Amino acid sequence: MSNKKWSIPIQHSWNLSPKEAIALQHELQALVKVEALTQKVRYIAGADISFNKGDDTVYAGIVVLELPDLKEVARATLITKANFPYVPGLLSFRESPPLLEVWKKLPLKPDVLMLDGHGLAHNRRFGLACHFGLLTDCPTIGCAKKLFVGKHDVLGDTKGSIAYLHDKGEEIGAVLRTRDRVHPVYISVGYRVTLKNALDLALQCAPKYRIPIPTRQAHIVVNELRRANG
DNA sequence: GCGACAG
DNA sequence: ATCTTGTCGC
Repeated sequence: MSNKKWSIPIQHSWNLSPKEAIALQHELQALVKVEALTQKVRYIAGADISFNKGDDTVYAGIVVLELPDLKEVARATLITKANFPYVPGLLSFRESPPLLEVWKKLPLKPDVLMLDGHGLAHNRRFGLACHFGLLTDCPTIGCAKKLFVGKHDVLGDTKGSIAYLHDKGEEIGAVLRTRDRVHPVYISVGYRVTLKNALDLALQCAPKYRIPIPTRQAHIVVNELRRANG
């Protein structure tokens, strides 16, 4: 096979000051690829992290589900320490290191990974989903519970309603209603997917709950891990 | 200058 | 993110 159309996962130092992290985001942003998925998605994963109150202990987990049933087929978890504080706009520098370790332990790599946070719907167009996609070279989707940046028109109140997110003249993502009259979720491209791919998959993964199953299941798993330990 | 600010 | 019980609504 010549002409590989994929790239080598990005690697860089994590021992950075907030200022250096921002400079790195600008550098890596240029490497984010937005392209349509070519294969039908069979395995979709969700990643999440949980913390203790006055502690930097991190409980991380990734679960892999098989479409269209959304049944769990693999999982990996890890308990470690956070080495970067939570700074709005720099979430990936806090969450990526633990998630990368879990990713390595995951026995089955998914076709797409959904992250609990934004992708391009970020002030520097480089949210957690973009960063983690570059780090793993896995297609990723940003699925956040709250708006970070951007504006959108009024959203219809029925399931499936979509309103696009715009910021400084750019379309950066969308607001998606996953349940009738329930607060929506914020979907954006992370890496190697289109916004349409992301929205279609998010809806496919939300047959019943507001939070798409991949992210929801990952959240449940890490919380159980924290309860059993912490 | 002031307020806002993913998880 | 975390700290937390009951409660309103489909």
